[in-house]
Amino acid sequence: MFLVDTICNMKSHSIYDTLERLSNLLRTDARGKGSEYGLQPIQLEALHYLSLCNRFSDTPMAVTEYLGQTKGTVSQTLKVLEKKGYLRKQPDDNDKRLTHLKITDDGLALLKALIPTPLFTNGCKSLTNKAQTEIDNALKQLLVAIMKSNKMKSFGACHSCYHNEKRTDGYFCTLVKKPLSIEDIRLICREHKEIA
Amino acid sequence: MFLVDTICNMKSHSIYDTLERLSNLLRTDARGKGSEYGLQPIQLEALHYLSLCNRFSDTPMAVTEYLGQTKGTVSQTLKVLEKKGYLRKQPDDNDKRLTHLKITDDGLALLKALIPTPLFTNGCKSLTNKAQTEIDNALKQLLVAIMKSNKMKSFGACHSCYHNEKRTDGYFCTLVKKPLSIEDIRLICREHKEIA
DNA sequence: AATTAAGGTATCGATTCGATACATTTAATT
DNA sequence: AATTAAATGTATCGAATCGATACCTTAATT
Repeated sequence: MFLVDTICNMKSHSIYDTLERLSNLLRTDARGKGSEYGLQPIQLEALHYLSLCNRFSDTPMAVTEYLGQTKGTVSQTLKVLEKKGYLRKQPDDNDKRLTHLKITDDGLALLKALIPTPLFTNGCKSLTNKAQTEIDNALKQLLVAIMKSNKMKSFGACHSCYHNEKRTDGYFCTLVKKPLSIEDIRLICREHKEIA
Repeated sequence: MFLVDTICNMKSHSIYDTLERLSNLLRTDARGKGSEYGLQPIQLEALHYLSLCNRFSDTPMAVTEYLGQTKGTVSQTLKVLEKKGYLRKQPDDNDKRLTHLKITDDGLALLKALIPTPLFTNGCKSLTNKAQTEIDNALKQLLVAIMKSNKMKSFGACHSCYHNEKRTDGYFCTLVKKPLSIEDIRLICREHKEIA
C-alpha cells in the first residue's frame, strides 16, 4: 500500500486521513456549541445551507440533496428548526407541492454566533492571509474534482452557471426564466451547472 | 459580514463552508459503503484510527480522545467491531486496566476496500500529482493551525515527536521508556508532542 | 491502609438516519 | 379530457449514534 503510494505519488490516502480528522474536529465542535442551543450538527448544517442558497433552492428537497440524506430525515430536522423558531415555512405561490424555508432573525443570529465555530476561527486567525487563500483554493479544487468526477450536483452560485445570462438590465436565468438580482447570483442554486 | 471579509481578507467563512461540504460528501459516502458491511461511519473511523496508531495508542481511551467522543459511546462502537470480527481485545501485560485493540485480517481487508472511499479516490485521480501535493499540504497546514491554536492533542507520528530520540541502535521513546522500530515511528501516538 | 485517579463497561433517553408507506399536487401520456 | 406517472412533502418504525450518569476494577498517591 505504502509502496504503491510512493511510486504513483498518490496522496489520496494522506489527503483522506487529514480530511477525516478535520471533519471530526469540526463536527465535534459544532456538536458542542450547538448543544448550548439544543441543536444537533445536522440541524445547524441545514440552517447554514438555507443562509447560503437562493430563493429557488430553499425547499426541503434541495436541503435533502445538499446534505445527502433522505427526505424523511430532513423533514424531521426542519420540523425541529421550525419549532425552535429558527425558520418558518412559506407555501409556494404557484406550485402547491413546494414549501419555501425562510430563516428568521433568530436563526441568522444563531448562525452568526456559531459559524464558523470558535475552534475553527482560532485556527484561521493564526494563519497568514496568503496561507488562508492557498488553503481556500486547495479545498475548492478538491471539492470540484470530487463532484465533477462523480457527476454530482455542483450547488454553485449563479455567477458561474450555464443558465445565467448577462443582460443590459441585469441577469436572467434561462432555466427558471426569471430575472436575477446582484444578490441572487451570489447565492448557491440546486440547478447550478458549471459553464462548459 | 461580506464587507469585513473583504477588508480583512479573512477566508475563514469560505474555508469553513467548503470544508463542511467535503465533510458531508465523505460522511455520506462512508455511510453508504459502510452499510454494505453493516458498519456506521463512526465505526469505520474507529477502525481506521486503529490501523494508523502505534501500540501505545490502541486503547479505548485513545480512540475516545482521537474521535472526540465520550468513552461510553466508544465502548459501544468497539463492541460492535469486535462482534463483527474486525478487531479483538487483548489485555495489557502490565496494567490490568488497559485493553489493546488489535485489528484482524478481516478488519484490514475491510479498510483496504473502503478507505479512501470510491467517491474520494475518483476525485483524486482526476487531479495532477502537483495539485494533490498542494492540497495535501494545505490540509495539513490547516489541521496543525487548528490544533495548535486550540492546544489540542496532536496525534502525530513519533518521527516528529519531542519524546523520540535517535540512538545508534535505532530509536527510543523517553516517555514510555521503550525502544521504537522503523515501523513504530511512522504511526501516530496519543502522547505525541511536536518538536519545539 | 486509605484515598484518589484512570480505564473500561453498562444503561438510559434524545436524536439521527434509512426505509417504507402514504397523501397531495403537477406533469406526462394516452 | 381522463388516466397514469412523477415529484414534493409528511408520518412512522427500527437500528444506531451520542452524551450523561453510574458503577466496577486496577493503579497511583498520600
